[in-house]
Amino acid sequence: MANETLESGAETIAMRVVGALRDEIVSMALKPGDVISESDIAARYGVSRQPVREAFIRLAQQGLLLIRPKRATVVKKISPTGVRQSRFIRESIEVEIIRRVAGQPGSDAAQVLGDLIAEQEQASSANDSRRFHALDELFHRTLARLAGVEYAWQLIDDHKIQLDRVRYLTLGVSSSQRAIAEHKQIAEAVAKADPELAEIAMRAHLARAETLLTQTIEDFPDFFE
Amino acid sequence: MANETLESGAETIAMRVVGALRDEIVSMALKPGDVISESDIAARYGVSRQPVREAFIRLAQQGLLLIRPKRATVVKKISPTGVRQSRFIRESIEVEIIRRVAGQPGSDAAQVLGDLIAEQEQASSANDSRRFHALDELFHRTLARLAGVEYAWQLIDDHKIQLDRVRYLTLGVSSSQRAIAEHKQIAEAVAKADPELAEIAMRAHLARAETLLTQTIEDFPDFFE
DNA sequence: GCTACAATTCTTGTATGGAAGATCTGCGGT
DNA sequence: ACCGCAGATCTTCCATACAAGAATTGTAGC
Repeated sequence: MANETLESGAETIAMRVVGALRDEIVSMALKPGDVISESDIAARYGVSRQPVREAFIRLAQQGLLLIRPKRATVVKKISPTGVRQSRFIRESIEVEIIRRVAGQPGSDAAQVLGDLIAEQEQASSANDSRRFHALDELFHRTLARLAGVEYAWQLIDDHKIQLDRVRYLTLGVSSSQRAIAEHKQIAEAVAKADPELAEIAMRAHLARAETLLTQTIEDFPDFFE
Repeated sequence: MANETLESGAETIAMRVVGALRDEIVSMALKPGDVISESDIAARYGVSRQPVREAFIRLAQQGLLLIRPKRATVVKKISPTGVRQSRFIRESIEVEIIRRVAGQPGSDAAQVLGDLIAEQEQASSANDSRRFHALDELFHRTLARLAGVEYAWQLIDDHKIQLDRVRYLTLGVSSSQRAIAEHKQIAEAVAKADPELAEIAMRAHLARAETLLTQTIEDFPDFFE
């Protein structure tokens, strides 16, 4: 969902707890199925129950926690169909984006994308997988910006968090060379102002997430519904 | 965002307040820019501040409220670019959906859609605009179901709430005849198993929201950012 | 050994009091 | 008349106590 719904500036305790818990969940320090309680987390962070409770509400709305009233709160297991449909949503939107970007020739889009890919190659050579992943995300967000729908990327980003949990389970195994090659194909199609080709390249690029998912389900069945 | 994140069954006060406030906001009883406070709402509903506060948090994450820490909470004004990009998102997804549905011939999709359109014609004849709107929504959700991505519709639904506020401002003016005709074109393309034609019909159908938006901005400029 | 049931102990939900900060008000100075 | 500053009065935020439901445990009875 589109958020940062409260004005920036102040830094409340609740917001800190939200960020900390989200990191723990995405990094799998808190595993799917783990039971947590307001008291536990409050004690662990040295704060009162109240801000923790509010953090739970926010994270539950983001699909990371499941609050069972009067019972307990658990780290939500990953829903395979949920991830697949998130991918469907992402593909739908990104295809539309890439067609737009490739359809407006004469822009500096190809140049910008080329620079990003060069940076990714550096990160890949340096084995800096963290930076590589950040650049990968930036590549896609940049496409959204070039298409004039940056807001749409926020949506994708919110839903991508579930896939990020999956990705974290297979860290380092990702073949960055292949991702770079696919990015190059996309950028090339943009340079040629060929929407059809760009669409094909984008679909192929995003299709890899499916194999990642099925593989991970086999390796960590307990983390999935 | 995909929610109902807390198990159904119990009916807490906070949930009741969420529903009541959401209705008030969508029905424009609470107008964009209106300032509300936890105490106000708590007194108005005869409950404590705590559940109201939690309701505020939920509604803020849904983009209906803006919490300004230590200052106030206001009913969020409608963002024209936000609505436009929501429309972009919706169009991207629904185009993909309709192509899928039209691409799998031999199903009973056309039959199901035809029945829905018939019901809409009844509602239109009876001037039951409320039922008509519900059936319109059902038409699109049914398409998502037929494509096997009902979850995706939930996403659209969550974002559609902003457009619903706009729609409420122009209630009754909607030309239902035209909407029915467009639905018929879509259903016909599905019956012919022609994805290209279905896509064109769907895009034309969704494009009408744009004129609705620009018109409403002119009529109620104070409600927009 | 097994079952029924009650008490204990968890959990989240609600109420209320006060703290911290931001805005508004009014008074005094120039 | 205008500006500055201090106090009153809002707001949301946080802490704490208690309430209510659900799960667990232990125990009595068979």
